[in-house]
Amino acid sequence: MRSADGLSVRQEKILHYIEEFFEKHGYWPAIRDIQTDLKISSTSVVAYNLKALQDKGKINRQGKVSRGITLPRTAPAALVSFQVPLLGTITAGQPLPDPEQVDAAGAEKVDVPQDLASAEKLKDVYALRVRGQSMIDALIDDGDIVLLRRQETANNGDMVAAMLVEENAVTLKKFYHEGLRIRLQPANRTMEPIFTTSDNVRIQGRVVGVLRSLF
Amino acid sequence: MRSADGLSVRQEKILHYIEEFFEKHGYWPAIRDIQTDLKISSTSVVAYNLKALQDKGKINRQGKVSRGITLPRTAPAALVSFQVPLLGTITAGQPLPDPEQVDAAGAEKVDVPQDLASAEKLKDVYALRVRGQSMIDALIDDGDIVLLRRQETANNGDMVAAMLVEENAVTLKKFYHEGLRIRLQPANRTMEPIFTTSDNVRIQGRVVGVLRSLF
DNA sequence: CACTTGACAGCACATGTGTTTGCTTGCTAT
DNA sequence: ATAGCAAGCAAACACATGTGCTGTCAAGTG
Repeated sequence: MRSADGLSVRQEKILHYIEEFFEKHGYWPAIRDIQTDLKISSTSVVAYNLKALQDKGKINRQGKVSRGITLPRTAPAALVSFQVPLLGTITAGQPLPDPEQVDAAGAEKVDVPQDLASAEKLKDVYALRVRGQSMIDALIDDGDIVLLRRQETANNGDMVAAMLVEENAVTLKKFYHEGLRIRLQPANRTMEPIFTTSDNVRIQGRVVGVLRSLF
Repeated sequence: MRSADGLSVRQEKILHYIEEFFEKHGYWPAIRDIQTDLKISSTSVVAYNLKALQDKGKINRQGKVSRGITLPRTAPAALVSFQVPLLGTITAGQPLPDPEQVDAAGAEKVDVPQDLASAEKLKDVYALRVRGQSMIDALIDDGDIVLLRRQETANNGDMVAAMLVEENAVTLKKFYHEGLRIRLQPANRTMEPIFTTSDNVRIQGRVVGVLRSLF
């Protein structure tokens, strides 16, 4: 009996075992680990099936190296999830907390999926919890967590956290520099943009991601 | 010379080397790898310093096991990000792909932050990429990734992926059972709910999270 | 000065571990 | 039948790799 991707039952078991072994121990299994735990009679059978798995691209192997079996998708990129500091809350009526001021070491942390950002890009990234529905026109709801990258300038089209000096309010909008004025465009296209002058806008960061948990 | 956390220069180098080695190869270095690349004269020196690192809690070791050095934070720890299968795309006009049908092993995976879900809850969770802006009234934009938990019933107030049989369309709405009829309420309160009968609605899953990357 | 201690060197040894070689077994096509 | 082949088995082999001595050397200590 074979599964959809052409693996024998035994190969599926081995593949699953390798995965589980690494989860549990933090390092890869030796051929004899597989043999013993899967009650396979001989190491050569394991070797035989490992070769098959390798040919099918399910695993990577480092010849001659002990415990050199690795799984493609977990291999080079460490499985560790990234964390960024959760520095506080963002509300329409208040300026953002200054990232510099907050004791980053003591701050709460938020996991960030790798898909959302590479480690390199995570420098200077911090998170804020959204309070209230003032950002609803940016498709951001009460309780969402926004990921911001600290920067004071922005390119056209960037979604930014912008402080309107006169109004003393923070808002999340798409940023467009149009000659002398600045257009702040809601992400929701059915809503109207804000026009203002550039000295009335202070960019506090660029929005790089949004996380929403509905549990 | 010692650094702040009481490590000798050589120990720092070794620690850094272990980390780098794993990043690069996907498995842990052997003592002789460390010895050779760091140009240390003897394996015993490496062993000596590894023991020191272990005493200081900087590394974990599995005695007698080849390449059994692990770093605490990558090892068995729960910092590992969870992954759920990304089964396809959700569009207003089409029914969802059947989670059962899709070969889960071959599917693309998406990292899910721990904050969004515990491992226990991740059973039967899958992800879909949103195409188009038909879900905009649920505060979900084109390109977002929604996390769904497979289930066919829902409680009042749950955000669900509901299929409207007659219209042959899928939509993300809040679910309310009101006597004989069902109310599907957009998350955005400025928008109008849909009323329909219960036999016109087939729940395909509950929305448990949303990820949006603006990179 | 004798003595201790941390750090390093060199080397031998035991065993952990991947590989190879022959030898069955069961199945399929000729 | 018979050949061919995937899959499994057992044992032996050979190198990879962690460990355990035995020393050396410099810095401290009384």
